[in-house]
Amino acid sequence: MVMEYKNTLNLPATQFPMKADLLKKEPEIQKKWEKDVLYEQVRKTRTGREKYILHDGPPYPTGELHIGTGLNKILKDFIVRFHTMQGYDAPYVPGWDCHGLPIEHRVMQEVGEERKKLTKPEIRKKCKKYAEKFVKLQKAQFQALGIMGDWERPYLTFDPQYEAGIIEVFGKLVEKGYVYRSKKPVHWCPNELGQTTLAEAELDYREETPSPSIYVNFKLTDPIDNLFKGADGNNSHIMIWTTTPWTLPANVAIAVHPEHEYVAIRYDNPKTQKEEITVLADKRAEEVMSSLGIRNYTYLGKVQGSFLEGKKYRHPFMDRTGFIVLAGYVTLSDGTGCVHTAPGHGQEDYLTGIKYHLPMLSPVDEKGVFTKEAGEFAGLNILKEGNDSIIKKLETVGALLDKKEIAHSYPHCWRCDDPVIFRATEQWFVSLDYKDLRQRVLDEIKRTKWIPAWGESRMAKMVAERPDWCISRQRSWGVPIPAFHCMDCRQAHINTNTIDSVKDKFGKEGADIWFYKDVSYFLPPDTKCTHCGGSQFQKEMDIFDVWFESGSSHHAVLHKRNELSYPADLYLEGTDQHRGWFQLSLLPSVGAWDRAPFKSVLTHGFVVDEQGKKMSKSRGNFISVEDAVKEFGADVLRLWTSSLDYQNDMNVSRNLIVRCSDAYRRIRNTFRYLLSNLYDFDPKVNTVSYGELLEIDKWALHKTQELIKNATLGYESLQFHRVFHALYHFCTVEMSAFYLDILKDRLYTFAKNSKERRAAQTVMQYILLNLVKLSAPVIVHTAEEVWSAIIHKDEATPSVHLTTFPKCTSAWIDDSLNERWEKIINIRTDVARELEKMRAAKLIGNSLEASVNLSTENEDLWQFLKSYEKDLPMICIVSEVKLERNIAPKAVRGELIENLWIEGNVSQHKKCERCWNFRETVGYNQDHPTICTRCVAALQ
RNA sequence: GGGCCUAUAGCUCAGUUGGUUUAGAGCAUUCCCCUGAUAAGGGAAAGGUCAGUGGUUCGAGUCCACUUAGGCCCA
Repeated sequence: MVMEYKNTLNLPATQFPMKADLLKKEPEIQKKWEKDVLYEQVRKTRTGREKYILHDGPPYPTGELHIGTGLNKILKDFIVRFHTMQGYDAPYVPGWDCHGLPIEHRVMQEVGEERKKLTKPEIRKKCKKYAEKFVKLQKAQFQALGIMGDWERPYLTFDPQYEAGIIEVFGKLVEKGYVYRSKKPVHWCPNELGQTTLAEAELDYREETPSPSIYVNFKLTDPIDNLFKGADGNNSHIMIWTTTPWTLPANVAIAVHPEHEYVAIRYDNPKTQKEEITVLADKRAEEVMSSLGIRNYTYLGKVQGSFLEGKKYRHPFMDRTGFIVLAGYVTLSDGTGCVHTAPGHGQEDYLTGIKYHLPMLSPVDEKGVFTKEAGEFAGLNILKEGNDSIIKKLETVGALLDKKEIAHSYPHCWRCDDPVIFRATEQWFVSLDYKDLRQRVLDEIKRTKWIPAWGESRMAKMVAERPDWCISRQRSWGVPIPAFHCMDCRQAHINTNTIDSVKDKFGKEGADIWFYKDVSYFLPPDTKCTHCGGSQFQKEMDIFDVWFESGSSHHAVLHKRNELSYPADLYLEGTDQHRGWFQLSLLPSVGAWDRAPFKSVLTHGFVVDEQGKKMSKSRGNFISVEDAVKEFGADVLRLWTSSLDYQNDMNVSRNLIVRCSDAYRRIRNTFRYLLSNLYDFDPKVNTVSYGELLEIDKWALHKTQELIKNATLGYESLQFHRVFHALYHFCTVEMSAFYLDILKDRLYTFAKNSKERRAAQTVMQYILLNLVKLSAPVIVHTAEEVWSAIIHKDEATPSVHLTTFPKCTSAWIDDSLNERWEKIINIRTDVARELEKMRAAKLIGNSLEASVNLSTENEDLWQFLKSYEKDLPMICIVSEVKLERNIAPKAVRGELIENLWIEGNVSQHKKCERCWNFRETVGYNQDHPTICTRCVAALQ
């Protein structure tokens, strides 16, 4: 008998599985998208619509994808998909930064010892193969994440067309006059096999490398007695300390810290037996004097370093005067606080040199031998006899105070293991101050929208303080700088004609051609040197800084591809790119086209582990995209990504993602429940009009409007965690715990075609359609799976990703209704607390076993309760709610509703076998003695 | 060492221009219920000196300074 009545219920039914099985299902869905050419279909449906361009920053195709890189792509995908569903034409062209040292370096490591014998074209071939391999691998992983974009035609910086684009940007900068050639110190390997510059990554810092350590006095030629009392006469010095005596011939300045304090000291020089005065940092004085073995000395006063600026001194052995400069990098951890400065031999010295317009001397040739410029030391190998000769010379002229040998960390060449040197060589630069470029870039920074806003000041400060951009590199894997050198006078030969001719050849044949063809292939035969009239030329062998390549994407991609446009609406990368891609796209774009390549720039934080520590392979907390997708599935990963406030750093661990899979299940089950109750609902036939809905149904529609509003606002403001919380809260709190729970009785026990049941289904159908669209940009696969499970759709498209976002129906927003229901929910919560007490007392199990009495002295509340008298049992999911004017002695005061008194009782009625409510009417009908009259009616 | 940023319950987030007696949600935890969403669903409870210290103010999670921890970029 019981089973019989159960069969008369309208229980949920669906094929939509509870278990997601994402690992199996996602690839199937992706395959279908690929087969249906979904990306192209989306493009077609958006043809002619307003464009929204998110320009992809290209990752290096090296190794497996870091979860942070995946996260970046997922965030981009949210934005592209949201704008697409808002009706924009939002094409997304992913890219890869295929050239550059990171790749060359890895390839060389793989090759091993053989690398020394490889020619440039051979190296390039291997690099290309490597890059291609990882582009393919990474592409597959991005696609596995469900990123939508033009994966058939991504942009690759080694495509001939792209390479031509780089040359065009360069040509424009040359034409406008920003490009110049000058010397700059670089790490140089003087080994016979090497004789090349080395990048930071190619240096091997060896601890305990022995070096000479010398203290040297430089004789001051400007008086200092106005600063230090008693430091008169012509016997004053300034003392430096260095471990590279060979750089002293290039000394042109001595740097002191502007804020540290400096003292003058009078002492007897133990070497010369003469009384001398010397200047050094106060905090170093005692230690230096004791290490020099000088016990008797007197202080002649103390001044801030800034007062020393400009004081001249005589070089101890070169025919030259230098002067004191200020530099913030001077430290007091060792030395004398006065730093020997040779702009041709050090990075910091170089920057100081630029600041003070110091000459950049580098009297060292490519083999590490002093040149003529070094005077009497010419011909000596700097690291061998060079150092010794200079020390000896210093001793002879009485400038040497002490010499020792120390062991410290010193860079060595990763290939030949020899110590490297710092040596100035000719490089190519983009000037920042020519034609006010720096200021114009700063103006563009101001015009750009930075999210978060502090990005603007960070960027502006970096641009304001940066030196000219050195765009040349002495490497193999990159785009050659299209310049020529006259073999007679060594001058560079470069103009728009030669650049154009090279550009055409690169565009057709790729930049590799530079390494295969003779110079005559690129230059017209009658070309003459503009300096000396010479007609013999050599090709430039330097390549572009890889940042110049990716920084040209605004031209090589945005300008060149029809579906895109310049400037982009948005660039979105990690905060490290303020110095990287953002800045180095901005410079050429403003230089060449007088405006920023982006209208707005959004940055996200970095991925750190559960403890907030940096993620790295060596720490063992590294997570790759591949691992994460294989373990959790893309949609869980995407949902998790959406839940984070990405502007801060993001904590990642397996543990934390696991927690998010619970949220995924919850949302999935909400979909499943909605689907399972709509199996017999045809909107065309069964829809109930708004006016005929129950009030709680109207409440649900009101809440859905709030959801649409909040989710859309979250997407628009790019705060996806707000979208996540809105969706999740809606599914759990509003739907699962309240509306859907209450609806069960109506859905299951009312007659199939009753207005009440159809009303509930009308609302559920509406919620389902809206929920699936609002969540589609995040859980792309699940939304698609749900879409295909929906029997009656409001848009006849095969994919949810071809639909548009829902809009609010303002007629369904009813704030006073919502207010009333907030009160009702509070009443319900107060009642639930009483029911819980009854459960604890073992009086009831199921809440339908209870009958509740409500009473109040408050007239407003009484009227309010009266107006909902009929609905209260349904709302509280109890069998009976009785309103009493008198407060029963055992009634308990409500916690959320003032003046509400609640008394829970065990229902005295019989349980209806069909709807499980305890009703007085059970047994009224003799044909159905075990069910209530409502159920009897439902059976008719 | 310098510039920029972050810091609210175990986790993910709210907290409107400083102002309503006990700082809010959800998840996780613990306990309970249901067995007609069932490897589901419902309820209740517990959980925070808002990183720390000092200051401004009638009043500070909210403003200021410093400290600590961490991140990004430099050096």
